Amino acid sequence: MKQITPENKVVESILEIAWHFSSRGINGECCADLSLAEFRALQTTAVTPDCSVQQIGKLLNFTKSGATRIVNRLEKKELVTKIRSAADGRVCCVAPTAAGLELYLSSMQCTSDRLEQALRKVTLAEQEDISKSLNLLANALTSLDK
Amino acid sequence: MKQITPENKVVESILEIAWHFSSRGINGECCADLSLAEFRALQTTAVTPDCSVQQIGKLLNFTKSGATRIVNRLEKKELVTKIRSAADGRVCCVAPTAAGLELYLSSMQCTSDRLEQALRKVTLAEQEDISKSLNLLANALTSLDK
DNA sequence: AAAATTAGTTGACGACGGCAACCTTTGTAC
DNA sequence: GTACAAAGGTTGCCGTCGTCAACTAATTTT
Repeated sequence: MKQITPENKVVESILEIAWHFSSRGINGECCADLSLAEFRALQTTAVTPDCSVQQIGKLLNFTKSGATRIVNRLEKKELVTKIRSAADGRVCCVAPTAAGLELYLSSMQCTSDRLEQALRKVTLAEQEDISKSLNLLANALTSLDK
Repeated sequence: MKQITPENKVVESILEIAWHFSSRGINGECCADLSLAEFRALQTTAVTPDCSVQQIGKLLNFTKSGATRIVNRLEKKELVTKIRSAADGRVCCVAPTAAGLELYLSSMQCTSDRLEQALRKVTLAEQEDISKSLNLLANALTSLDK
């Protein structure tokens, strides 16, 4: 039987963090009534120019039908618009509406506040460390799946 | 309209990391056919002595019916056992089976390997930093909801 | 011009949890 | 001791979510 290694401790921490910022830890509190997936899709449209439906699916690891459905939900809530590309009639360009952008930014702020509250007990230097480390790890993970 | 602040950058990183270790980033690759929720429930039974059904719900932020259902799924897969407490006939004690414990540990190992692979490009000192920081943050978040 | 490819949609389906009503066991009051 | 409240757990019903496979439409290849 395997033992719990120090590396596993890191994994435990990550899972804990992931859980706190998953739908189960966040939902309703900040993101209006968006699921984490919807929020990330909204975020993707906000930071990706000429964002297609499948682009979202690819970045968030959804099938194309899943991507369609998530975009449709956001569209119904009037947080994004979906319009046929003039350049290629097959493609739909998804972009956030003003309300969508607003919601995205305010949700980020709200989550940021929650984070700040959690970090109230650690020193500024440690906060710096955490900030740097998280950045590093996020980048490492992103570059992992090319 | 709000601007993206440095703090929001941290939040972005966390969301990115959370996503990578959520069901969508992990599923099937390591955790057999367990969802992240199921995996965390299994983990909870593994580290909590005399773990009741509602204990799982409380720790993972489920309702009691949700907790029942997740435990039932794990039980059907023969990863946990659920037996009436002798001390209190209302309570069910949930404990991992040998197979459950095995799966839990091997999944941790697999996730750990994925993490290690991601961190291959950063220095050892940075790895140390990341490890410490994640620990700190995880603890801060856990103590947040008392 | 026909065939193949690509983007997106839709119907059927299964997994997932919440809500409310319910049963059972335990604790409390009289 | 019997009645009532409280607590742990389960179940029926339901809505959400995302996949699969089959489909349409637009574009590219041959």
